[in-house]
Amino acid sequence: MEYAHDDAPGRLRALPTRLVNQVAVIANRATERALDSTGSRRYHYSLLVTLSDFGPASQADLGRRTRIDRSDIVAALNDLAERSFIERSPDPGDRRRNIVTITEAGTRHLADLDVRIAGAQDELLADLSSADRGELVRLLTRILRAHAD
Amino acid sequence: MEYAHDDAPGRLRALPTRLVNQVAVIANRATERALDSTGSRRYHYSLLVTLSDFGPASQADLGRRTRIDRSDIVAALNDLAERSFIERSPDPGDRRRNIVTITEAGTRHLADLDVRIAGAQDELLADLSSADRGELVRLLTRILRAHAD
DNA sequence: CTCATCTCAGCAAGACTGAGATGT
DNA sequence: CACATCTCAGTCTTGCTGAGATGA
Repeated sequence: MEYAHDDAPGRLRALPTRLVNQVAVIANRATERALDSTGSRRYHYSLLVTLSDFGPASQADLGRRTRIDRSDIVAALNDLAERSFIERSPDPGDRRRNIVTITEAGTRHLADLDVRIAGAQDELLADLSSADRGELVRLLTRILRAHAD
Repeated sequence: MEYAHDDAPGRLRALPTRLVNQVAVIANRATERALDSTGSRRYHYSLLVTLSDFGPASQADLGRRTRIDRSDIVAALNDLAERSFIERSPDPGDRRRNIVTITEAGTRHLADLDVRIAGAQDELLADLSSADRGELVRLLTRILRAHAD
């Protein structure tokens, strides 16, 4: 006997918290597939984008902008530094801080990731018109704003 | 300096895969808070709902309906059995199978969980009109259907 | 002294894999 | 024999906590 998504009880089928979780799983799989063979993951992408758009930043700032935990920032930057996509240097104005800078190689890597990430969006939203895509982004953003601390 | 959700670079801010993940995190926190002090989690709720709506089922069937992995079903049913919310009995027609049945106590527990879970939906969607809530469910369901195997 | 920053070790939950025992 | 079911042990990732070292 075959079961698909709609074989769950109705109470579960329309539960927003559940739907959003299931869609997140699909989104993550699409993203993982897209980044496969790049050696990078979501965290690395978020950090490179942030460094590229805002310029050099401390690790604490990167954490606040990307919502990545301080501990995970350390590990992700270690990976990126090993591949020479970023550089850490001490902040002369505040010696507690590292100033993190994206390198030329990091910028090139990011260009590749950008294309792949865009592909993952298309894969996730394949069935939605562009109006529906906009609507989805609008609704999700509203929820996020409402729960922003 | 304060950072909120919108301090992320634009490239990240409107990324559907990312938005859906962040909303899922909020949804999970709301659900966890709602179920806190019940001794149950999402898994337990999904299983009890499924047993309540479809009647006694084998563990394999429960897995297919709820999309919970076979291994995790075992552990979750152990928890529920310990609290006498379900009973396992061998299937006389196919001795590989356990027939899982929800008990009276399980049904009462489920009634409590239902109220709490409904509260979590309201918390997640607090800022959305009921039209917007319907729209969100519609869009998420469309995505799910498109990616159903 | 308080607070911020960076780092490390480790935890918990969720999704999953492999393998064994049992039975169809 | 192939296949399904239940179980156990263990892995991997994500998000997080606690604590230490350093310095503002």
